[in-house]
Amino acid sequence: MPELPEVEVIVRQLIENGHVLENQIVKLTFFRPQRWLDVEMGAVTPRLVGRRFSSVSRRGKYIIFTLDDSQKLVIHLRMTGKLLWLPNFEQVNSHTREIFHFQDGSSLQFNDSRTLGRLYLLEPNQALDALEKLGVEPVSPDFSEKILREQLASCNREMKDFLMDQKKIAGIGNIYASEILFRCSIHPKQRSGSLTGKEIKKLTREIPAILELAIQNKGTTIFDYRTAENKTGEFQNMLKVYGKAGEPCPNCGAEIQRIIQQQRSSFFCPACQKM
DNA sequence: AATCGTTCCTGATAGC
DNA sequence: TGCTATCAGGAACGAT
Repeated sequence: MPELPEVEVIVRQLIENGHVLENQIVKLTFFRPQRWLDVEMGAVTPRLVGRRFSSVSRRGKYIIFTLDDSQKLVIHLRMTGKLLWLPNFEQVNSHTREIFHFQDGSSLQFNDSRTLGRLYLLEPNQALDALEKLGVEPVSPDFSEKILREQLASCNREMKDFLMDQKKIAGIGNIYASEILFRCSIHPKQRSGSLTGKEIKKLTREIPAILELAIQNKGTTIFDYRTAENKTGEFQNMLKVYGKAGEPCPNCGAEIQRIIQQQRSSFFCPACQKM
């Protein structure tokens, strides 16, 4: 499931590969667009064919392409979405949802087995509400102990729920929420308003540190995630608690527990992460 | 206003 | 073998 690090790796690869930006889009092919396309399909081709992507960036888990006429193409990969660059036009598999054919014969393919991912096409001055409401970027100079303390105090939610709220901090999902809390020795049910100053300091340090480390390791592949080069990440080999219920804690040897919070799995060490 | 529960969606897997 | 049930979770949405 692509979270901030996975989306960041994809965006960096799209920038670096030299084929996606400033390459003219000559054709689009759609598959089951009614499931995942947020705009009327008939409107997309006339607006995109002949255009070029001028830039691509990330905000939270959203991928944002700016076109040479200032339209924006926004993609959210949700659970199983992939964005793959190929040196040819060949459809990757039956889960390909859209192929952007470039003038040089290469293509960008939006692929998503479960069709939960979404694609938006915005007019030059059109805003996407969910994007506007995103909280602070955790891997940026905007992130600080002060802003984290303010966000924590703005509600009194369970910490796992707090970290997953995109309106508080953008980009953290189920995997990194568990990993962050483990490395900060905070129980996932600890209330956000009850953290000590020391715990807030630790979170301020660890949130960007873990996300950066995951970026350096090309993200976490459990099942579906692939980079833009269609390769797996490596950070799954460095996970301490996610998906490890019943295994010994790497710090103390106690058995890692799995609990359900907000209908999602949380993993933690009951000995290291006390309330 | 903030929070909570439900829904979408399909491949993998378990159980009979 | 083939069938059904369950699970995975990000975000939108309706309800509280």
